[in-house]
Amino acid sequence: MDVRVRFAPSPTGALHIGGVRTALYNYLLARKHKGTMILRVEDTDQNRYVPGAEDYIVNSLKWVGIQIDEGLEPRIRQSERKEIYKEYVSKLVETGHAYYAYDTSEDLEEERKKDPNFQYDAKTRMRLNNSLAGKKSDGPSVIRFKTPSNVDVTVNDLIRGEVTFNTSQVDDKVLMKSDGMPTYHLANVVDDHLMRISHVIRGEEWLPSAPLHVLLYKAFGWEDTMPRFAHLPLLLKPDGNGKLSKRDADKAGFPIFPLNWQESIGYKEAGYLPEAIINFLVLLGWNPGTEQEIFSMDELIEAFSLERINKAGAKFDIQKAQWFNQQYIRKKGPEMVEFLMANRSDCDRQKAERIVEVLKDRVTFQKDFLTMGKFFFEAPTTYDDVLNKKWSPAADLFFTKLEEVLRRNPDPAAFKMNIEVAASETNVKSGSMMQILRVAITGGTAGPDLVSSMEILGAPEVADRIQKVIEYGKKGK
RNA sequence: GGUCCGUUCGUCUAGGGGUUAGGACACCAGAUUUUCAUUCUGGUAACACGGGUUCGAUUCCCGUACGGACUACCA
Repeated sequence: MDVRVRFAPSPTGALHIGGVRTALYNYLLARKHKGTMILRVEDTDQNRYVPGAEDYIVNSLKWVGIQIDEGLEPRIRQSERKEIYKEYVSKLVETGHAYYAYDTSEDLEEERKKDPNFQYDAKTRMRLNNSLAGKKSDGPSVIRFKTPSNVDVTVNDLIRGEVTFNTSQVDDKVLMKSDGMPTYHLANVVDDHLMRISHVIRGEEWLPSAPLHVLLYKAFGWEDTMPRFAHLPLLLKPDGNGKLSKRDADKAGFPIFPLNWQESIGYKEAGYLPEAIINFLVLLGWNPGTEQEIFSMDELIEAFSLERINKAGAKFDIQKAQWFNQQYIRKKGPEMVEFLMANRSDCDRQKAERIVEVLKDRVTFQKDFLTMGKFFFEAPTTYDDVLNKKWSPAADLFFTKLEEVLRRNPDPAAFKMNIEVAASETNVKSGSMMQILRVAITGGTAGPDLVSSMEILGAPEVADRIQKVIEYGKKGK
């Protein structure tokens, strides 16, 4: 059997990270079996449509490396397939599996107010339609599915096994809205059938409506070609409870995914590498059964299987995501050199390479090269307070000597020796001066190896910075 | 409320009728590093609870608790 899967987002906003994982699992299954990955835009809700969201989603998928085989060119949009759904739903009406209903949203609201457990079932079907019979010819109508009463429907889920629902819990869902657009249920089933989808891999939030979908396949007579279902465990909020949603974008420290979506910051802007996101995400709900943690996309395709997806929801742990990012930054030295050069016009390749070399084991995000490495380009303008605390006549003596030595012998390989020379000539312990030296060079107390940093800076620049600190020390004291 | 799904260290997870319950992130300690980070070594830390079944249950079954999803002319 050909594996044909689809990722079917609705363009109602940014693609969130859970959506990326769903797309990823679909993609991995498709590639693993040399199948087809289809993108289908489910834009049947006119009210929630957000211009630009569709391109955003497409770009996001591209950025993380999820390739689409069908549905990109030309784009498949459900809003452009209205006639198809109309045709199919009328078949359902003809065969008695669906019917026109004339009650308005307000009517239903009334009913729900009267009965909090209101359900649109066989009984309401009779009652409401009888009382509304007069409106039939002209008023707006929807088409509802005629749910068979009191039947057990079993959904065979690849992840959860057999899940059985009784139709007494399933109401007569709307299939076609009064604006002529299909609902998810109709469009989804019709499209999955028409596109010969083999596996429906989607979030667990769809499990409760899966029996409806099974019933729909039966009503259409498509039972034999019904796709296999796999309902994915949900991604949960990192802090407490609840599923991850697009609204979490607003919460500081937990941005949505990735490219700039209007005002919110995404993972890309936050400095995450696509490889790290994929690697982190794939392990949230799936594992290879080995202790391997770092995977390239090709390795994932090789290792992936639906059977090893687990059932329980996973909380998003930003610290682990950062760890993955760190791992990939280290692997991507050459790219980091390019990044640095692209962001600092005053940086040549040789310098960039050396900076990346000393910095790459200590950064988490690309942008850390810029912040941690700033002192390689700009002399500090302010100093950490330890400079004031530790400055002393001895320091004055030592640094004056060190500056002199450096001016005399600017050999970049001689820093270590020069420091010792200055120390012994002024009779101070070099160790006690190192922290002040660091502050003088970098402005702060933490950073990459000092000697390496000075080598990159060069003796003249280091001497200049020392001179500046001597003056500063004199003024400060 | 109802229906459905779930529950192994703080987090992601492996495992599975008899194990010292394994790994990773995080955390703590030591070593290395004239700083911080890295690296290395070590450590703390888990089978939700109650009943069965069984010689034996964390593993199988049933309940309970807790968590989650759904319950729209949204997807």
